[in-house]
Amino acid sequence: MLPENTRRSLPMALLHAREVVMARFRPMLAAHDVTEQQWRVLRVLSEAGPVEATELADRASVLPPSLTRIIKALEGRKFITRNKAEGDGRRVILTIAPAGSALIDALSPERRVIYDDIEKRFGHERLEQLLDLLEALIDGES
Amino acid sequence: MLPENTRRSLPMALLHAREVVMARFRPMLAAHDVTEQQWRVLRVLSEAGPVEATELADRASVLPPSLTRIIKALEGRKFITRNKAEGDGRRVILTIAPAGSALIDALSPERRVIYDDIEKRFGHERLEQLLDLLEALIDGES
DNA sequence: TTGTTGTAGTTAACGCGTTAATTACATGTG
DNA sequence: CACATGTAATTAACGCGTTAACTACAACAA
Repeated sequence: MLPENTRRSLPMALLHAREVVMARFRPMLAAHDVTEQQWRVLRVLSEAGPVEATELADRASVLPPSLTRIIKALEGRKFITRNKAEGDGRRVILTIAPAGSALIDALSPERRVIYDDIEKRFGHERLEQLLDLLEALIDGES
Repeated sequence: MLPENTRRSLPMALLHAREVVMARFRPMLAAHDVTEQQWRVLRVLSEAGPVEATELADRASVLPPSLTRIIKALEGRKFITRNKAEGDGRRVILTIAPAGSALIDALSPERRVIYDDIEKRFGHERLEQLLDLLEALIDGES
């Protein structure tokens, strides 16, 4: 069955929802001169430790060509370091650098405030439910 | 409370979910040489009738500068028509043209198949629940 | 060893996202 | 009317999304 209107279209609803949520975080990122995508990459590196480019792109939901550009920008600001994998000259290993960790730490309090506010307005229960459904959708379709 | 990992991050989950869903629709759109955004604009015009640019941008979740570019492309292919509003020379009224409606009709069967498949895999109940939560999130945050 | 196939990353081209600045027109105030 | 303020749309600049093509290296077979 087709969605009878654009509000009940799953792709549009997901897009719109992401938009209103990101509107809360964007000023914070802009104030520190990092783009959303750079921020996602940093967070994955912070959480996952040294990792290959392909896995990083996958986990940060960034396409390989974008990751190439993002790596250049982050490396230029010494937020990450880039090394070839020993034993395989094709692979690239990315590692978060002290400046990168420092940025993540610096933004944590502000992130917490924003996240708490969203959770308070939307409700803890519903947020968990939404995250569960999204996770299921992702796992089922990918 | 901060999300303990990127999978439970609401922005990332919304992004990733949209990604896996759109992966289903993208080949269809590419086969007809329309971008996702052009498609959203066409659908809103088809559903809402003649409408001002600002409202169109809002309903299609497209920013004004993007809409300007999209209008040029769609007008060039005679999918839509563009007219100044009488009584206010600033406003622009967009209307879907026969070729635009024809494209929407042509894609309907394929859309239905894809949408049905997603709904079958994910479950009708859960899909409705997810749409409700997304709608609530959008209304609550915007 | 040499040639083939496969894989990881990069580059290229084009359209969109985002913010800021600008243009064109409308509205309100003196 | 003249001027300031406000609003709709466009333009500009820069980074990302997307696909396709390309480079570099690895693995494998003859």
